[in-house]
Amino acid sequence: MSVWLTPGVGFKERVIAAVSKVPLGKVVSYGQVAVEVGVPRGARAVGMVLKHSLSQGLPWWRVISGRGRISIKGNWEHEAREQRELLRGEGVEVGEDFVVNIGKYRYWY
DNA sequence: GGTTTGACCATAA
DNA sequence: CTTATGGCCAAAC
Repeated sequence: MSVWLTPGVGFKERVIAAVSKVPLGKVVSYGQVAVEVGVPRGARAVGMVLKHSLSQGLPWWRVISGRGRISIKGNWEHEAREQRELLRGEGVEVGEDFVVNIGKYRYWY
């Protein structure tokens, strides 16, 4: 259900709007958000928007990788732990290895 | 305004 | 199962 046309225009806002739609206790993948905003292969760009929009009241922690995993590489190990705790706080089961049963918690637009 | 970067993804080995 | 590689897109430098 996307009215999103005009690729490249307002991409950030479309991403923010899409992520804001994810209900509590549910998760989506970066790729899903990319499709939802009309850029099927822009998963990476989606992640960039989220990082830049941390303090925007956006439920960024409900966005994980397509395989239900929280990427833990480089410097964001701390962020990953925080994300795990936030999800658990919403009732989403997250393993110690940062793996989520995305098939069970995925939100479909 | 060209180059680098990055909360990704699919595929191959 | 894991790691490696290439592609992808928009934002940041």
